Amino acid sequence: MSANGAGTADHGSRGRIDKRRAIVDAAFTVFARAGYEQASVQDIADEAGVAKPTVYNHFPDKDAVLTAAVTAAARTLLAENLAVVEQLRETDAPLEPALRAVATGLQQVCGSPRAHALRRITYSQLNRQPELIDIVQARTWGRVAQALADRLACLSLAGRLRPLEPAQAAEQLLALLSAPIENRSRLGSRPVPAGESAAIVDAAVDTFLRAYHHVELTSADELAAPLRTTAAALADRRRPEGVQA
Amino acid sequence: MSANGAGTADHGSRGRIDKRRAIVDAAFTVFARAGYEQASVQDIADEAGVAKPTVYNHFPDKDAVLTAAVTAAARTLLAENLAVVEQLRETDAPLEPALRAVATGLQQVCGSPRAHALRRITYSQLNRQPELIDIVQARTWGRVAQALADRLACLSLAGRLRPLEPAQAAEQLLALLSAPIENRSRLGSRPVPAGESAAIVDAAVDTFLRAYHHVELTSADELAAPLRTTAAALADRRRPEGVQA
DNA sequence: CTTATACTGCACTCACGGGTCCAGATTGAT
DNA sequence: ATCAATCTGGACCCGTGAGTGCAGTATAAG
Repeated sequence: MSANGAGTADHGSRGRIDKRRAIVDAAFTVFARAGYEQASVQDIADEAGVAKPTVYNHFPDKDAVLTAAVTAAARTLLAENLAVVEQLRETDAPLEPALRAVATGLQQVCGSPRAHALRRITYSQLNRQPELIDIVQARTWGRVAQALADRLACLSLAGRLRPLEPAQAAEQLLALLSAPIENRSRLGSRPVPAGESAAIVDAAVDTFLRAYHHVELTSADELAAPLRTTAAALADRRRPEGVQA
Repeated sequence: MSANGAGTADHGSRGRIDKRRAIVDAAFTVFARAGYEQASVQDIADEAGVAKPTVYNHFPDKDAVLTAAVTAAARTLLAENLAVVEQLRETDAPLEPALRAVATGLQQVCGSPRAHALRRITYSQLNRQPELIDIVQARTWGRVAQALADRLACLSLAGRLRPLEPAQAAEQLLALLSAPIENRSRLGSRPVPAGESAAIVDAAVDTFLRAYHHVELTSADELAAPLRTTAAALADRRRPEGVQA
């Protein structure tokens, strides 16, 4: 496994590892800049400081280069996002500032050029390489939403958020953060002023807390069922959180 | 204006109008199916039941065909969306059902194959034709958000929603509706079960109303009911299933 | 130092598709 | 019926880029 993200069992061990890494990095840069079809393999080779046949010594074809580049980028993005979400582990901190910090971090990652490029590439390759979607989704939205859902479930159990469906709440918070940014930035083609970004974060956190902040009026027995649901879902997902061997 | 959406002042009046319309429709179909680069002009001509030179008699080049196709699709989508939002004009109807109806309609339009195709094409052409983004944004999100903001502002003034920033609230409602659908459908590459769609709508309306309803909700009943329905609908959500390397 | 493996630069083949030209058939208008 | 504009089918030119082959060179291991 190691760094061989693409389905290139044949070419996985071939060649020098530093060249391979250079090619993958360069490929994402070039694909992000020009799109898959407009980016020629020669462009990628130039960007990587490598000869074209070297590219074909590491990958069977252009598609495999794309898969490797996208997979690597998705992995990086996932790590960044998970690191941000983990900040919610400190359940002692005041809720609203903590949530705001996490929201700011998530929004910075989701609004980063790399994330936008990944989205764009994934969209444009929907028809050509449907498997890319699953790679990206699994490592980006799906996984992040899961991690966030876990944190929210804990906060709910701790009585700091009202009883909720963790996955749904996480999905909504992410939606409130990412969709407005996506549209303000013209799908990632122009930067969003820092002030606007902050306003979106504030609005998202505000709306989220209004909808999910713990309410004292509710009687305990009415909350029992959803609480049990929450607990079950939490227990269900607690295990795969760790890194695989 | 009129039917000449593209910047083809020269070719705008050339040729027979029915052929032109057939070409535009076919172009969107083919572009949606195969993507811009993979779709050949011959494919478009075949789909339209027309000879290739006829295409070039109506449009100067392939780019212009794309622009016309995208513009037409965006216009159609805008009309559908606006019609849905206008349902909120009846300020006498009970708020929550009305909002739910509008949300359902918006989500159907935003989740339609045509809308997904439009998003995909726009994303993939970000670098080649940046002007497409503005065309699509102006006729889709921007305009719909504006119309929705108008309605929400009226509802707020009428005391049926709390005081709010209209544009922001509209943006958030759209986010709650569209982002989850986009992700559940794998960016539009697979249909979303009707039950899930309905659950997303319910959750979005619920969250929106919790955040923006002007005063008293909520007996514990109202809190718990939507939770149970969505929990049932989400019961089959994808399992974590170990992450592959 | 030797050797195997990988990288380089270049030239090459080949398929594909954008865009054009032309001769002949069709069509709408007068 | 006649004419002009348009459509049709097919052939055609040409640029581009994926992928390969080869001869020579750098490089890590023994």
